[in-house]
Amino acid sequence: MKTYVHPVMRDVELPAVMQALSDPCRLAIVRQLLESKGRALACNEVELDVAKATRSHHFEVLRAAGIIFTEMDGTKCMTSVRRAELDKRFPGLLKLLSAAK
Amino acid sequence: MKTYVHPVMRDVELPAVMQALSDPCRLAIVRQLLESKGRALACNEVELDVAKATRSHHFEVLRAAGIIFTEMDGTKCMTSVRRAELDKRFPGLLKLLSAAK
DNA sequence: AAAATAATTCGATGATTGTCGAACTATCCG
DNA sequence: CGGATAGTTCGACAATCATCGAATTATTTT
Repeated sequence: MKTYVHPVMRDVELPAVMQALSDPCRLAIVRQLLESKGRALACNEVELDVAKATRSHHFEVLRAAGIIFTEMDGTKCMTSVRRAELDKRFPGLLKLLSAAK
Repeated sequence: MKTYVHPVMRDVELPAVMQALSDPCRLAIVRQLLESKGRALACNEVELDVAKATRSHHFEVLRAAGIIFTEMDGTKCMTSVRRAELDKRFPGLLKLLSAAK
């Protein structure tokens, strides 16, 4: 079974976070996760108009940037936003994203 | 004399803003401008470790993203952060950037 | 008028990125 | 067991990007 690597939040840098969030697809992912109120979603459950491989890629970028946390559960990869940690490290960031427009 | 084009804030999109701020050089520019407390700085006055052409490029990107406002004054290009407008469009964004780490 | 200053524009180059189909792996279910 | 499901990995490809030196423009200063 695959295990995912997540950076320690202390090592997460703002430019990398910005970079990860600069893609509309990825922003959409994070927003949908935020809307699900803490319940983890399978990659599959997130509505997204790209091929499977691309989808996987975007999740990987968000993961490497420290924004999401992923855990295998059977064949599904359940993922959620690292809400508390991010709020502490970058106060206001998630609120900014939630305020969709 | 050169005149600069600035997007209307209504048309400024979050992914583009994030993209602009995902480069360490540009983040440094914005932070220095924010520190100057509203006083406009010449491009030249901003401390930055890149060639002249690159510097010019980064200012252009920030301008196109709606983050800074530039105005020619003699040979200098005085620039400042579009603070009030940005605070209104993306509340919390600038605060996030100021909280340097 | 000439030199100095401030910044833009123009290629060019190498690196990174988003996208995809195809092949692959691992788990679940009938 | 054997198919279906959920994701990952691997090239490949086109597009975008950061960077630079050199040439250019416009203003200020001497």
